[in-house]
Amino acid sequence: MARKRRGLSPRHQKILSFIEAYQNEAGYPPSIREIGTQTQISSTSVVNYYLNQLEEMGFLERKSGVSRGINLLKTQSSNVIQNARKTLSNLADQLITIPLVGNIVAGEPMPVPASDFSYYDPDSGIDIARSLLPASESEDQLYALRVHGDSMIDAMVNDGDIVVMKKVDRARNGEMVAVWLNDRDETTLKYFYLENGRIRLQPANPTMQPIYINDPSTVEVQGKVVLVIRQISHN
Amino acid sequence: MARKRRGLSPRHQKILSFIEAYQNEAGYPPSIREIGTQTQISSTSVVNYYLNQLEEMGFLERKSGVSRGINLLKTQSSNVIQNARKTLSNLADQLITIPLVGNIVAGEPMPVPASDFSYYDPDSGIDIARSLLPASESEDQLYALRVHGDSMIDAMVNDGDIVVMKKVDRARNGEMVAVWLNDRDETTLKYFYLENGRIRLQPANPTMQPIYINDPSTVEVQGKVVLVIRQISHN
DNA sequence: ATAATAACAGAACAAATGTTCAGTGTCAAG
DNA sequence: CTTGACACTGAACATTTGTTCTGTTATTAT
Repeated sequence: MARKRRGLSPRHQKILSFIEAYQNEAGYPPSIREIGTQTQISSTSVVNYYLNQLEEMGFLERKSGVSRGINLLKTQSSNVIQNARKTLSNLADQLITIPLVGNIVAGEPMPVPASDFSYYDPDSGIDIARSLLPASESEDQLYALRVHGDSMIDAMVNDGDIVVMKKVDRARNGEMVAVWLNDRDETTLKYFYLENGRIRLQPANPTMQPIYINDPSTVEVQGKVVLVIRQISHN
Repeated sequence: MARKRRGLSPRHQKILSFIEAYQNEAGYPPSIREIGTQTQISSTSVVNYYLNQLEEMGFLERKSGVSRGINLLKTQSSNVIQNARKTLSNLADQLITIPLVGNIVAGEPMPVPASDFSYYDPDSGIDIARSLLPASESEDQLYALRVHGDSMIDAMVNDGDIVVMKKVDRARNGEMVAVWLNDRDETTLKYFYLENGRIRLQPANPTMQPIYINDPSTVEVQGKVVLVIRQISHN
C-alpha cells in the first residue's frame, strides 16, 4: 500500500484558501492554471487531480466543462455569515418583550391573561433582558402589571412600579405571589407559605406583620412575582 | 441626438438579476452565452454590449479575457448582509450592559466608579433593555449597585435589590439620589429637594417622614437613581 | 527489493468562452 | 429627409480553459 492520506495535506489547504481568497477578491473563481501558478504546481493536471480530491471530500463542487466552474462549499465567509446569524438570534433571545396587560390595584381583581395569550399585540410591552429572569423561566407565561396606588407598600412595591408575573394557579412556599383575598375583596402581593393547613402571607417589608388565613379556599393565587422594576422619572 | 437612456432598462435589470441568481446558485458567474440564453438575447455581442454598459454604470466589474470574469458589485445579497449588520447593531443598541460595581450599605460609603470608567471589565454586569431607561440617558455614566441589608426600606428598596445609578455630583429637585450624610456617617436613598437653602430628603415610602438638613455641605450626592430592579429568587 | 499506489510533469487536444467586426434596423433631433 | 446615436444580428476568430493521456518519480507496505 501507499501512504495514507489523513485529512488535508498542506497543498489541499493552500489550494482551498487560495480559491477562497481569489473568489472574495475577484468575485469569481480562479482557473486551474491560476491555481497552479499561485500554489507552485507546475501542471494543470495536478491541480485538476487535487480539485477532484477536494470535491470528493466535499469541500467544493465542480461543473465539468465550464471555465472556473468551482463552487466553494465550506468557506470561511459562510462561517462569518453563519456566525452573524447565530449572534443575531442569540441577541434576539437575550431580549424578550413582556406584555403589559393592565394595572394592579388593591381594591379590584387584577387582570390575568387567558391561558394561551401568545397572540396579544405587543402595543404596550416592556423589554427585559433574559439574564434578569430566573434561568428556566419559560417566557410565554410571563406578563407584566403596573401597580396603581400606595396599597402595595407593605410588599415594598411603589405606585407606578412594574411587576413581572408568571402565570401559575398554585404557589409553592417562599414564592412571592399576587393573591386575591375573597373575604377582604382585595388584591395583595405577599410571600406565600402553606404551614400545616394554614396559609401565611408574609409582607416583603420585614417591619410588617404577616396575615394568617385558616381557610385556603378564600385565597386565589393569580401568579407569582418574578421581577419588580421601578423606573424613577426625572422631569 | 438619439433617445436618452434613463436608469436601467428592463434588459439591464433582467441581466443583473440573472447574474446574481446564477452566482448564488452555482457559486460562479455565468458565461456570456448563458446570460444570452436566459435573457432572450440571441447574440453574444449584445450581451457583451450590455455588460459593458453595466460596468460603466458601476454595477459590476469585468476582467477582459477571463471566462466568467464578472464581479457583481451592488448585489441583493450584499444588501442582506448589510441589513443583517444593521439589525445586529440595532439589537445591540437596545440592550446595554451596566457594570455592577459593588454593594451599597447604609453604614459605609458606597463605591463610585472613577469619572471615566468606560474601561471596566464587564465581569459582573447586568443587562438592561434601553427602553427601560429614560430616553436621553447617556449610558456611559451608568453603574449599578446591589443593596445590602434592610436599611433602605424607607426608600422602598429591599435587601438584594439592584439600583441603577447615574453619576452626578449635584442633584436637581425631585430626583432620587444616593447621598452620604457626613454628620451621620450614613448612605441613604432619598428624593432630593433644595428648599430655600435647606435640603429636604424625602423617603420614597409615603408613610415615612423626611429629613431636613440645614447645612448643604454635610451631604454628598453620589449619584441619582435611575432604576430599581428586584429579582425574586425562587428556590 | 519489489510491487502497488499516490504524487507529479508535460504536452496535446477539444470545448468553452470572450472579442471583434461588418452590417441591419430603429428612432428622434435637426 | 437626412443623420447619427442606439439597439441588435450573425458569424468568424482568438484565447482561455478544462480534459485527457502518457510517462516519471516518490512513498509505503509486504
